[in-house]
Amino acid sequence: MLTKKELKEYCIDARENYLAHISIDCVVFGFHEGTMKVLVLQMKDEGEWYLPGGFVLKNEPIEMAANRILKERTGLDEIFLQQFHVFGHPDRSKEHFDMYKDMLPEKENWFTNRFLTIGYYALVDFCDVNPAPDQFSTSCAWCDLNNVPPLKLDHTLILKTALDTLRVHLNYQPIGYNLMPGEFTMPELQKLYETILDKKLDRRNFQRRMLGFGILKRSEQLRKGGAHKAPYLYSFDLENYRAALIEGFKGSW
Amino acid sequence: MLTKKELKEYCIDARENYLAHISIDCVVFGFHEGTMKVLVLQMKDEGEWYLPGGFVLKNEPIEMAANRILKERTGLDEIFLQQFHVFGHPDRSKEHFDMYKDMLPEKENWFTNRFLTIGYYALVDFCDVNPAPDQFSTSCAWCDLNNVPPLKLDHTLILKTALDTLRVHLNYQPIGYNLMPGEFTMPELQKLYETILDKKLDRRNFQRRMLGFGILKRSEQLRKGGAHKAPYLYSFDLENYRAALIEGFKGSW
DNA sequence: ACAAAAGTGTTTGATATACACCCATGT
DNA sequence: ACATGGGTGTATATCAAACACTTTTGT
Repeated sequence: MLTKKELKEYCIDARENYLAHISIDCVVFGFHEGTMKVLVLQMKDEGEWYLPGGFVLKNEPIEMAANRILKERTGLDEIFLQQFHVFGHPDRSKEHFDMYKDMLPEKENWFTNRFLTIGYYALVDFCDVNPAPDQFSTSCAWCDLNNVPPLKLDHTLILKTALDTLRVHLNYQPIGYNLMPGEFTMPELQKLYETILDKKLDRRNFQRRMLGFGILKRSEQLRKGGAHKAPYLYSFDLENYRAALIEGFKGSW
Repeated sequence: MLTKKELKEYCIDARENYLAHISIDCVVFGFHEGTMKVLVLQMKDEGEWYLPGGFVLKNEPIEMAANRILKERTGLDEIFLQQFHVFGHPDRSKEHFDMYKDMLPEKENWFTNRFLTIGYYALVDFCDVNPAPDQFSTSCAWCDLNNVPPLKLDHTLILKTALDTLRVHLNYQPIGYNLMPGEFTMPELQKLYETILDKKLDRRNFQRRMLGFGILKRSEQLRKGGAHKAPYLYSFDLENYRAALIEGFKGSW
């Protein structure tokens, strides 16, 4: 826990450098060994969990702020980020960092301000991430998506909204390039879809549809070493992938 | 144009009551006589056009702020509102109200602040709206969607983004209840879809698909008076409509 | 009677679903 | 040899697109 002196310094610094009343919270999705993971932080002392987040510098574009925040938590540059919602109910900050609530008079205390938070979700390659805690947390770690502890504030809602948005996006955007390693097998990719959607898909139909999108390249190589028949390795065709990101998949009408 | 005194009063009032650095801009869509309309305001003196917008009271939920702002411009309560994006580049406010830029020192001037703006789009029944200007505008009026003048700031981008979002939503949500009068004919509803999508649709396929959604009730009545064969009148089945809003239409996977 | 708008229906192709068969590999 | 996972193929249903015919109404 921060001392009163540290808190005071933080608040002065924050007021000087950050936009008031605005924060950013990120839901970082990773995929590893067949399960979806989310990056969470654990608070000092209290031990409560929360999503990686931060503030926007006074002259910084918000996308850049989200990138900066995530670079600090993951070590990664150029993360795939998608803004998905602003959470702006005044009550949402009520219990925010309440452990620091009484340490400073309200006028000086950055954390008793009201904050609107801009939600971003990020898709990253699990293996590339080096989780690093921030100054309020003891640890930053991956957590199984279907086993997330209760989160501080409205972070549980933010996570749920991010996941819902991701599921919708799945229907008209290619997803996977940012979550999968460079090479992967079709069953591995299917597992990704299955964990995001939380339901089983038909192996053969999945493959036909996926190939139909035209965003995959099949390698000559096979994934050797596993038991059973060796599956083909695929990678994304970046040109078509990017085009599909812009165009979208279907959309009927 | 506001006098220096008026401006000063406005700024003091704003700083006291509104959250700093946050604004709301609304794209209000209406539908009338076969064309889409957007609500725009015209600035005093300069004559430039911009979207209806405003700020968030210090203890007000953002949805409520959007509703309040639109109530002032349209006279309507309970508007269908959809948050769609935050525009947060620092340069976006550069030319904001620059006519007022030099009238007050920067520290006192609310309008030289940087603002992130939360974009909402609204769908309203054209006939219910009573357009009312705000204190910076001489007029508030409907404008043909395919004939919108250049807008101040990034409002042209905001409008375009709203329209793109609406088009996407069309694919997995029912749209129409908020834009159409209580009773309407199938060709009228089709015209709405055609103007939003900016393309012609097949009469017969449109009808089949629309009815397939199960959100329409056909009245016994016909629309009399027009030339040619009298079309049936329809209204939305609110129960199914709301269910479809939550469920969404398809979504494959 | 006829032009124009509206209601209804059919044919066709594409896409999704459900399922069956074969192949490769480690035990 | 066999269980398991993976590659490939086919029949069927469902849905979208294209198109034709009939009905009503005002002139």
